[in-house]
Amino acid sequence: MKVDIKEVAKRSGYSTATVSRVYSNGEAVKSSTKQKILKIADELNYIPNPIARSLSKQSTDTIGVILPDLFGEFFMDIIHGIDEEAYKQNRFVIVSSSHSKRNFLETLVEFMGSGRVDGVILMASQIDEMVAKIIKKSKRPIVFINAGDELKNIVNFKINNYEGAFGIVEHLILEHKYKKIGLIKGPDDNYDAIERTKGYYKALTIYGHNIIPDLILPGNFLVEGGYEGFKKIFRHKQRPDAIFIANDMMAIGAYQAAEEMGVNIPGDVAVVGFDDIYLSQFLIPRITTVHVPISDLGSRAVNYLLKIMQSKNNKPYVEILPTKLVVGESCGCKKI
Amino acid sequence: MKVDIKEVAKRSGYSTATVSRVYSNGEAVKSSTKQKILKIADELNYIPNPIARSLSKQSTDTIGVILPDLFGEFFMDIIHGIDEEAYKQNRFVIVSSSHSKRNFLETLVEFMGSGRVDGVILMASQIDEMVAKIIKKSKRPIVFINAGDELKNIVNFKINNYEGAFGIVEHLILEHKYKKIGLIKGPDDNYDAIERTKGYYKALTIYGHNIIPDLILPGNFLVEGGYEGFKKIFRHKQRPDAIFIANDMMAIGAYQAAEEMGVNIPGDVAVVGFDDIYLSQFLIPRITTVHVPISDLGSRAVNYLLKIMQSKNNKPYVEILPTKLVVGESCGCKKI
DNA sequence: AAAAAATATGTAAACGTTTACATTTGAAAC
DNA sequence: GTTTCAAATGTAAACGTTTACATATTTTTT
Repeated sequence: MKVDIKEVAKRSGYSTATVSRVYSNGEAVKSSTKQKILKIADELNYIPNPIARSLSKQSTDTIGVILPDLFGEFFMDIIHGIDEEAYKQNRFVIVSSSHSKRNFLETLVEFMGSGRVDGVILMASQIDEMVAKIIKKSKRPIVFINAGDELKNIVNFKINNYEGAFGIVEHLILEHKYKKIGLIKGPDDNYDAIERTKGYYKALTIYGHNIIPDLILPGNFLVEGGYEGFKKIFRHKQRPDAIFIANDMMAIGAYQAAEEMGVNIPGDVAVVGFDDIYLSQFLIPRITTVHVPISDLGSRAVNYLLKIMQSKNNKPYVEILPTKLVVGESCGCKKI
Repeated sequence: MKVDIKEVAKRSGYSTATVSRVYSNGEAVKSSTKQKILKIADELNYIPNPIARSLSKQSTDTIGVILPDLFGEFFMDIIHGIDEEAYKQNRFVIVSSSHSKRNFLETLVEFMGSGRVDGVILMASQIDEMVAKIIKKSKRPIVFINAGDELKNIVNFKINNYEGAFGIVEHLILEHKYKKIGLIKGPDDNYDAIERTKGYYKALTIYGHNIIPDLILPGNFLVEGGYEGFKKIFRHKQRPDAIFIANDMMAIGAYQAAEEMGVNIPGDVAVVGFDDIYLSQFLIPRITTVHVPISDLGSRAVNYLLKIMQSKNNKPYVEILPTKLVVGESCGCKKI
């Protein structure tokens, strides 16, 4: 049997308005009537219809999340952080991965333009004018995660890749006095990767090291990339003392290559990574890497998004979360 | 400026009904009018409001997913599979983790009873009468993932833990002739764990091996659990030839313990795991384990859920997805 | 060319809430 | 016992669609 607010109103002898008020807290309704209505509602198994409510209030209690992919540890952590905060603030979360560029834009339009969600959290690899246009058109707030500098005047939460990379390379230089420090880069079109490369350059430069182009190899953030990169860098006449590998996945590949080649880490060469992924703690020797607060990124983004929605503030805002050096033994430090 | 269907209707000179028909495919509308309306709509930047549509059609294009947690590879894979299939079928996905028992029930009620979603996919550790009651009350379809046998007459997609465990232990017995095969179990209240233990017993029994209680240790599916379990099993006078560790996470712990103790795998003892998690491929020696099609579990559940929704069929149905033995070197097999 | 059938469009009532505004009720003040 | 004010409740118009049913238009059949 269908039971709606009218039914509850009729049976309880009150109007729909009063019943409605019972369910929207803070409204003036005598406590005795509230009890009566709640009792009837309970008997009838009445649950307010959120869709109708959304239509009337012009707001769903839902935020939309668009991620480039739903695969791997990184995105799991993001979602985890988002879910955690959304739950605390009583919001539902619709997640969607990009699947394809076309779908990505469609989803963005749907989320931004249609009222299915109250706000959007967006993480995307390619943010172009198309995206800019969609955002401009919409009045719904949007918070970016890890967006680059293509778009100005946005709200963006990101990781301090630059400082993180600088710091870990600095560690190699200051603590260990390595002279020839190689780099296995991430993809050239990846914002994180670019920033990490910049940090590497900066550290070398600031401490007066030469940049040796032969020791800088392309990579792809995948295990194989690290594997190939490590092999290649070792075939070169100028052997590096240390290698900064732009993420831990590639570092895993490098470990495999080292094992195969009989190269000892850190005896023959020091290796450091980036990301501090879950797997990292199981590498032997424990890899020295940079911890990035990914889950935080998600929860803070949600938190800020909800803040925007309340205050109707739409000022640009960028928050750059700090990273943290995690010292293992792969850099040459001793276990304590 | 607010632009709704009425605005488009007015400007185009047609009625709202015709405009609506343009957007609900399959309806009879002359192609010339369709063009005209679409043109106006485009100029006005009109996007049909999905909330209003949902209210009218009494169906959102959304499915709800409730998971016990949003952490770790397992759930990532599930979500991945769900998202993939939902995308193919043009559905949105609301995800929610349980957070707490109380919230779990609230979410379930909200999803099942209120019309926020059209159907639910539920994975939960504790499925009790409370859950049964909620489900009974609702007319919305629900598909379980990995539910135990507590509830009868449900739609349930699960992994064949029993066969998987049986198969891998059988491998140890038939291929390697191990006699004393130990077990590090999962949590006692975990359905998967229980099934895996059963498979282990079955294999030993069927091939006439004694069950040696001292070689059966409790575990918790966590790295430390495997670490502790391995150390303990080795302190015992009866050393096992081989150990079946109920999941790969614990196997990682066991590898660590072995390393510390100077125990060689598989030279001193063979080790096999379960799950074939992403990390597993990086263990040296490659671990022999059981692959479980987790992502499939998600996509099939969604697929079936949508099928139910169309056909209004609500027959109980259980699908048990097969696992697959992944042979590495940790069991004593040679690399090929 | 009229009748019949098929196609295209319009009218208006749902869908289930919220909420501005109006009204009633009850208590406090005089 | 009025008057005044606050608190509680009611009325009815949104919110933006879809769709059964009715009507108008076009095509096919005769």
